[in-house]
Amino acid sequence: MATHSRGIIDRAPSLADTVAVRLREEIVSGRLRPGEKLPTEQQISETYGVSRPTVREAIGRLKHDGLVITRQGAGAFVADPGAVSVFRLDIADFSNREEIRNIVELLMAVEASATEHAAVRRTEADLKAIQTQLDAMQQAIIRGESGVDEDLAFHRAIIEATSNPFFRDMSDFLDRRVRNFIRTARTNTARLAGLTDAVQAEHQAIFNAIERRDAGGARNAAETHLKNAAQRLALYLNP
Amino acid sequence: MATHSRGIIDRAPSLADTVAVRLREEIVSGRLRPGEKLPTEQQISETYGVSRPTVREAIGRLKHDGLVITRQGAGAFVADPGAVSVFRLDIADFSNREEIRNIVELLMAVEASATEHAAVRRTEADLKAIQTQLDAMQQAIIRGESGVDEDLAFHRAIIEATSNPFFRDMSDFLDRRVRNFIRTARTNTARLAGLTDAVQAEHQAIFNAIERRDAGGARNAAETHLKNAAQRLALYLNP
DNA sequence: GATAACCAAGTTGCCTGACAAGTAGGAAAT
DNA sequence: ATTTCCTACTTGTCAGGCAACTTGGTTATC
Repeated sequence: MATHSRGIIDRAPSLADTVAVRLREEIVSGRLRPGEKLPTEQQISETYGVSRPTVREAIGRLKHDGLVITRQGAGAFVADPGAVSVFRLDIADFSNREEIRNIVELLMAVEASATEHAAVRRTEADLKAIQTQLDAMQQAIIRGESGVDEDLAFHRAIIEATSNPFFRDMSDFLDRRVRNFIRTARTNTARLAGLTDAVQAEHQAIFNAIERRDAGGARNAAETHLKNAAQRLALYLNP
Repeated sequence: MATHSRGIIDRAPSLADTVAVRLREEIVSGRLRPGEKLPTEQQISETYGVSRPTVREAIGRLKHDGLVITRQGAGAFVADPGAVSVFRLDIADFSNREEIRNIVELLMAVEASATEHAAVRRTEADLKAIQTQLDAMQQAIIRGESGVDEDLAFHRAIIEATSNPFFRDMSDFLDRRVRNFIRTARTNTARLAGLTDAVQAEHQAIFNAIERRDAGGARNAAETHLKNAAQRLALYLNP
């Protein structure tokens, strides 16, 4: 977790990045206590041998993440951990098997709960939107396509029905990330053939539970669907 | 969600902040497509009437959030959404009732799943650590204290047993945030008296399920505990 | 004419130096 | 002793400039 990768492409970290990382360490490690004043930009620039604008950029990052607060004329101070209002989910290397497993676990937790809430709170319009995507998926299967996009749209429609923006944004992010990985990881889509019917059956089960406002049923259906999806994902990784 | 607050204290946003927000809007709204090149720093500085360092700071934020990638000599480009590797959870105003409800929902989803996984994966050392915190909580009750810190430590010990850093970091953040809110929201701790025994019974139930490696039982126990906690939280909000 | 080497314009990364705006603590005046 | 004011310090912002790198066209070579 301490590793700070730049995503897919391993670009050389900028000076501001390295300074930001080291300052961040000072804070999370506790060497700089909450409320304590950071060294002045002048001092930091001297200790790290970089210019003040670079230091400003680094501190700007920490400020953006809510770790420090700056007051013009006074200085920069370590924020109270309880008051930090932003959380960063940093998926560094997607090649790491364990990291994928951890992410999928998180995705399952969020998506299963979201489905459960959707079953309770869905409006008629929500239900109709979900059914539309379900039908689109069916059409894609008939056309012999993989239906990855329709699959994603189906889940999005469900998530939308939770009317909880946190669930929406988060599973949006995780979904996109995982599916993007699948798309690039699998070399032949042929392996998917024959599985689509099973996927669709699981989708239907989820839909039915949401339709009859069965919270527990929706959660169970979503969980089995996700568990199966995780197994299918494992297939791509273990040929 | 579009609103971009600076946390608790409403400080005047810096120029870099406002530029960053507007550029972010250009991207998420889709006016700037993935892969597309952003205007040069020079052009941006002219359109917004700010200096180039300020623009650099703004772009640095977007880069930090994984929304754009810059290539020296080439320019700044909108990142592929599927490749964005960082997710920001931005809890703007904690005074908003609906926002709290949404956050608590997310916390419940994560923590219940984490407890379930902990039951399966816990080591003997994990179990011992959890029990230690359970005992500490008991001692706090005997001493007549609220035991908020011990409560937090108990949950942390469980989360630690999941050995999933994403669960750990996330519930760490949410826990701290919610509990911090409780701490500041309640005016009299007396209202808590008499409830601690009930809380401790729920804790015991969670512990027992984890001890016998009962995944479903652990989830159920955690869910009822969280549901009750949410109700107790509602008490603070609706006197 | 096709290919390769090269060059020049453009862009980001980083620096120095400077001034404005705001803060905090002590000095001076009451 | 209290209040006012001032000065040093710190962050916010700007201007200008050079180095490193990319890109596309131009030129030289075969």
